[in-house]
Amino acid sequence: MKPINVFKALSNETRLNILEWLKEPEKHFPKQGAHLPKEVSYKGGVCVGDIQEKAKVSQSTVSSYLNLMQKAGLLESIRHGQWTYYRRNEEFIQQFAKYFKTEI
Amino acid sequence: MKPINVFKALSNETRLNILEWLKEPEKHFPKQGAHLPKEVSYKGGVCVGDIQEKAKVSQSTVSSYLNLMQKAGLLESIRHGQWTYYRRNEEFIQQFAKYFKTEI
DNA sequence: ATTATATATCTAGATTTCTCGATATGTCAA
DNA sequence: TTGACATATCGAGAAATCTAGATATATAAT
Repeated sequence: MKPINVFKALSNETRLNILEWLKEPEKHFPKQGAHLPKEVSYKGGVCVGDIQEKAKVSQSTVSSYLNLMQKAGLLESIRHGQWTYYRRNEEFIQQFAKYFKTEI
Repeated sequence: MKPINVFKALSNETRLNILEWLKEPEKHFPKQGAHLPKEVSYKGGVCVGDIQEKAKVSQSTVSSYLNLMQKAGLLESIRHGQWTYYRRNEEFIQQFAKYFKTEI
């Protein structure tokens, strides 16, 4: 775990928003693509296209943002057919919160 | 409180080190300048020159780093004569840790 | 007043990050 | 296999950050 990379990942308004949106996907991504039944989809995360639409940045930008956040540890992804679903890595995030409280 | 600015302040190895050193100033700045009696000095923080020496960056760099961290809320400073002493703003840092745990 | 010391501010080149459009890859449907 | 769609990767210009040296400002000592 490299704290610097986590802080860098969080040093951007759009990425910070994405992380917060993914706390409540049902709330922030109501018209989820019909690719999967809601339960499955939410459990597995939100697909790139839906995140892009809400974030209002280009497809390539959102893709690299998500990749960067995943490398930092904040997100994890699952591929389902042609879609990639991203969701929060809650375990890592809580672990990092603890690190912050005790080490920073 | 602007979280982005806090994350940006923490997105640098040197600044992160400084924040950690200031958790235990006696440990990391043993040969404190003789400007003030130890108790006073530690309570008030560590002077810029001592931090610079340990961080091994230029005087202007460390000065702007400290200023940036202060603006973000992480540090506070007190001037004593020709010296400026920087110390952690523990209240802010704890508050931010709580924000991280609940909002991020 | 002058000099010395500590810190802050200014300026600028090097590096990194941001962000896009273009293109490549992977998957599904016909 | 071909075409359509979702996502990933590439390449590049714009913007921000990094960091140093030079200079300015503030305080202290003589």
